[in-house]
Amino acid sequence: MAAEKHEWRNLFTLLKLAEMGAHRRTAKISSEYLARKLDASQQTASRYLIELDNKGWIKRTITPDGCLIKITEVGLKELKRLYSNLRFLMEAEYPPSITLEGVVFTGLGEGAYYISREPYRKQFIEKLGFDPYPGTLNLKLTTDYDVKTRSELEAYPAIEIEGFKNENRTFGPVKTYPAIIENKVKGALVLALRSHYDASVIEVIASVFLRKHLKLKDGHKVKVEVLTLP
Amino acid sequence: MAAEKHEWRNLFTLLKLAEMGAHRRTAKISSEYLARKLDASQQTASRYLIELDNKGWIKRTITPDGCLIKITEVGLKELKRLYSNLRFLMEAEYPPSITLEGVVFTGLGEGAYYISREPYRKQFIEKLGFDPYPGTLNLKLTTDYDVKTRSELEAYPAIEIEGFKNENRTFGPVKTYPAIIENKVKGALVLALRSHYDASVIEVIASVFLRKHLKLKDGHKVKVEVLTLP
DNA sequence: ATTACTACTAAACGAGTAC
DNA sequence: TGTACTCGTTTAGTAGTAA
Repeated sequence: MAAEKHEWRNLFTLLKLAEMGAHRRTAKISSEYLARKLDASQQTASRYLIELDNKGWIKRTITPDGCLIKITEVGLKELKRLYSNLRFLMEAEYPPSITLEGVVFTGLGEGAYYISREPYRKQFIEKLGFDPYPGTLNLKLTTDYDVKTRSELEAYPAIEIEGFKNENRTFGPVKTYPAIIENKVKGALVLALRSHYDASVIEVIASVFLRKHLKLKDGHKVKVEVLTLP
Repeated sequence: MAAEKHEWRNLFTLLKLAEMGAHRRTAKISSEYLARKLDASQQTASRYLIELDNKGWIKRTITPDGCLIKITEVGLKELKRLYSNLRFLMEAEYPPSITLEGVVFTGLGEGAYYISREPYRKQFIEKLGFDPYPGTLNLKLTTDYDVKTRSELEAYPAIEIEGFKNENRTFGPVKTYPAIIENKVKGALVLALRSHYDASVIEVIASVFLRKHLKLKDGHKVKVEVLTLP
């Protein structure tokens, strides 16, 4: 994420300069004055200004009694990025994603049956954007943290798959969340597909056969990054 | 402004933690994981976490496979402060204040006459909040920068003092801006009180006799921080 | 007044490693 | 796996000062 080391020090300096109006107009700011604002020495402030100038974040004109400083478009963009980052964080109701970790185990094989029911499958394709491999990867959550996280997740807005009934029985509604498995495969977390398992179990689907694709065996730890919806 | 040195490094770390959702919920974040996000070593990330913990910005629970981290109310407040700072900067149309510098000179002494006209005086008290000393401090702007800044200022919203007429003549409207003179005295900048002087001259008023109060003599440099209106 | 160089000091970093 | 200590190395910070 951070393009360069200590970019944030530059960002912070830029923020201070903006507080002096340098994002809107050319402001006369001496390195000594900036130094006081930064709680650093004049020399350090001077170095920072040189750094910012070299990065192209500010435009400097040195005069006998101070620098005329204006934050460039590039610099302003950096500040705006920080701003929208913060705005997103402070105003979003939920974190952008939460991560669950569980251990692979073999279920009763019913996953395939449910996943491949046509009314479900059609909705998976429509609402999740992929045609699910007929089968689920069962993960047993091993820590209190993961179980707690899973239960918090239930309060988050989900992609709702509607239930249906055929001549024989009723299939309940299902809550799904887009997810990334092992930082590699796009798929989805499926909650309450069946009630066989308790709150310490999650089921994951994807367009591929996850066990094979990720070379998973029973007992392997798997990380699932669940994406919450805006 | 900065309460402590390098507080911004802590702030930045806090921001990264928030990006992992730690501002809304307890998140499991290993120092190694944080280190990657910060582009630093695991040891450094660990140190940062200890610092944040000591500051009371986060609550940490160390478990065998990672830290459970939640940003505290105190930490969240810091992030919010940064956020509102930025919001103010990015969304305000004008910088909060701009600084002019000029050299004291003696005018024709008409300032006193204008300032003490009762309809003006009444409005100064009402709109600026002080009873002006009958006289103005004349400042000659010496650099191009200051002249340019002064002219930019004219576009900013001002406190408008209405003109009036008496039996003899007409007194024009006047634009004033609250100002702080030499970082010490609250007063106001007065533009276009008369047309005698060109754009390189400003006039300053205050409730006190500025020349005496600040021990000013002709030729002294004076700094005027002009406060722009929200 | 300024800026910013050089030379030095202080602090932060991270490799190795204990737990 | 984790965290976090020590300690040698690197980097940042500042005093003095020239321009």
